[in-house]
Amino acid sequence: MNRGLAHMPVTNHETFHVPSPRVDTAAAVEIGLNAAIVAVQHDEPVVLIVRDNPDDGGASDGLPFGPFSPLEHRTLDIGLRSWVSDQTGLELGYVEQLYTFGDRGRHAEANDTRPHVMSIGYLALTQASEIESADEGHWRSWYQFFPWEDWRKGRPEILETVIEPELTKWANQTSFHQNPFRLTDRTQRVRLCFGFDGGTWDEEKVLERYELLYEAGLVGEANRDRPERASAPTNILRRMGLPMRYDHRRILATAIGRVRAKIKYRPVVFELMPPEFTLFELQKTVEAILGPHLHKQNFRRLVESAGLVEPTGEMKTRTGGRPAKLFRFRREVLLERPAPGVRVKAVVARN
Amino acid sequence: MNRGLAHMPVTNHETFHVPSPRVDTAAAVEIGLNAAIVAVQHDEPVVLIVRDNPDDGGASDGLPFGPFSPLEHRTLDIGLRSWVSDQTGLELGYVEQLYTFGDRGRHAEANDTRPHVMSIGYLALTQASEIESADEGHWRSWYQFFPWEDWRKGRPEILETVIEPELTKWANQTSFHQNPFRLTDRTQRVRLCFGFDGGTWDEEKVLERYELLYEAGLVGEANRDRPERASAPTNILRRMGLPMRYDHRRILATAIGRVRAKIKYRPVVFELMPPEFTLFELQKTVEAILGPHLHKQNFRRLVESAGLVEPTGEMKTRTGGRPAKLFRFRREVLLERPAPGVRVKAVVARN
DNA sequence: CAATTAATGCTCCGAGTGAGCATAACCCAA
DNA sequence: TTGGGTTATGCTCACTCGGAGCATTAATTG
Repeated sequence: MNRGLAHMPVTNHETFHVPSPRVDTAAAVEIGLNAAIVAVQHDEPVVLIVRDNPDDGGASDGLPFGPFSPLEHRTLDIGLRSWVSDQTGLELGYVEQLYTFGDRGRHAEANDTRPHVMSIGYLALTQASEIESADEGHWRSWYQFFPWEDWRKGRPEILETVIEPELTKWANQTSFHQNPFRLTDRTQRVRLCFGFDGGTWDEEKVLERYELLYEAGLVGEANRDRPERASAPTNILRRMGLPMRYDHRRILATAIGRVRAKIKYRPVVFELMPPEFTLFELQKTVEAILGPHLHKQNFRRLVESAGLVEPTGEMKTRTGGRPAKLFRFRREVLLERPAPGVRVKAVVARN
Repeated sequence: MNRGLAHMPVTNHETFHVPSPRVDTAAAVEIGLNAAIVAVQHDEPVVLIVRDNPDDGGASDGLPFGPFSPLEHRTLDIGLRSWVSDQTGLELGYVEQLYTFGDRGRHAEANDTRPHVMSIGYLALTQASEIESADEGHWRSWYQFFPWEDWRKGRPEILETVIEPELTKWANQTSFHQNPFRLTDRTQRVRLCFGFDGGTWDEEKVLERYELLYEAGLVGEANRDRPERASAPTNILRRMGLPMRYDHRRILATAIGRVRAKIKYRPVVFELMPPEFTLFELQKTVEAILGPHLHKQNFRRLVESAGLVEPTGEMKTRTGGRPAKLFRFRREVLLERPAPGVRVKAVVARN
């Protein structure tokens, strides 16, 4: 499922070719593959964006996507790599399937002639150095789409100024509660997702937060998809990150959540790093992904004692201070530990 | 994505209905949904099996599966629940998407008239008490399909007697190695998956192990799908668990791995438990899922101090010894902790 | 040369966890 | 009725890991 460097070739994911069951009553649908292609450049997590023909009510940014044709490509993976290479010139390394969304066709009527499309979201990680080779598309910080997820400079103020009041308003629109918490269903969900009043912020719940905001009409896509319902006024929507075409922002949210989770138990950070790096560069990359800032000395101890890296023997001088030892990813760790990763805690950082 | 009791309604996963992009060059395929419906009865993890018309070379066991028709059902989830209810009478609670496999159609030739089928695997958890209501199908221990995964009575002997020698033989069929470990690629993968000679057994790598065995021709399905390649002799295949139709055993492997991982950071065990239970019953259920046996006193301390359960005040007398306090799942934990689960260690248990 | 900025080494402390010991309270069979 | 078997439950102790901070080293810059 991936060819990245940080993952051992545990399996080739060799193709299974088994007899097909008969699925008689299913209507045929088409398969679209969407890729969230992620890199970190200048300590900023970026994602590859395409923005041709803005046919979708204002949102011109989208993830690269392409069709999957089972006749042409044996597996979904291969199909993905193929059109990504064609479209962008990028040869993907690490690739991971995220989720299959089938709810594109809700508005389908009996007389709807458009084919039904099912979208399979993928996550791909690339090194910043390969970034130049992207022919089409350009890179954008993923926090432009999710400003409330950027905790690197402390708690994002948009949470106070916009999200908390708006969601509170939304939650209070319902009054029934049938749960053991004596809170409305909506209030609970808001608290769980955003950790208001005493709850904890779980940086992995990116998708849950986005879907909640969508449901509350606080992101542009909600307005686009359901103009009949009340959405937040435009001046608020404008502050809630850039919208994307189709359901691409949802897929990107899934991708961010997945990377944030995975970085803790698989050495996927190294997919984003050059072959040699200082420990501080590594830390910056982890922070770009996760958000909060980490304790420097403890981070060193963590990655070194976990055996994730080994010194190359070289030094890097232009650090701005004392020269730093260069390190490289230590592949052997995959043979030693069942789940090697940067096991950093979910930092509360409520400043 | 689920309606189970242990998960907070973080989001309704309200339907997104966005405009469909044009996917012109894709061939239409049909969507099949497969469900691994899991319960624990009498301390045994069981999965719902259907076994009508054994049209598939010997393997008569299969997972329940049904088509997805976007015209009928808004989301994949809803479609799944619908036909599961029709087929088996079960109303699913907790449901989770696993993976989408697209490599059904490799043997497709230009003149192949069968439609291409893509299979989306799902995991569902049910309580043992609801088991009677399954009209069709019957329940089978999942370890019948994966005997090497059952570590509850110590290291399964099939690892010594069959798997290790056969995989060693298979690994030695190649000699090239171009990696920093001085081992062949195959040798590394075998060691990583099965933890031979000093490696650790990671109970979550269920899928990786199955796929490796498939590739090595050590499971019946390999023989079925690729009769042209050499597989292990029948007397060995017979000991390697029951084969299943299509790629259902692969989906079940994915499901087992997912439950084993998820149980540690989400309170999904309680989906498998009755409303009230003793701590030992809870422990037995966790062990049924994970394999190795846990330290009883520490397990108590773990679940109690994590706030996962609360005493009901009742006692259960027929325990075989001293009466035990009854507990129930403490839902409030979801509001308190970001990732509540039975955080048991991967026990090495190499006896 | 002094100030600034990083890199790196080391310590201290407290929470969490693995492993046992010990006791309590039921059932059953002799 | 009593003792053995079995399970429940309380508690201790040692050890590890992770969070936080102090101190020192070594480059750059003005």
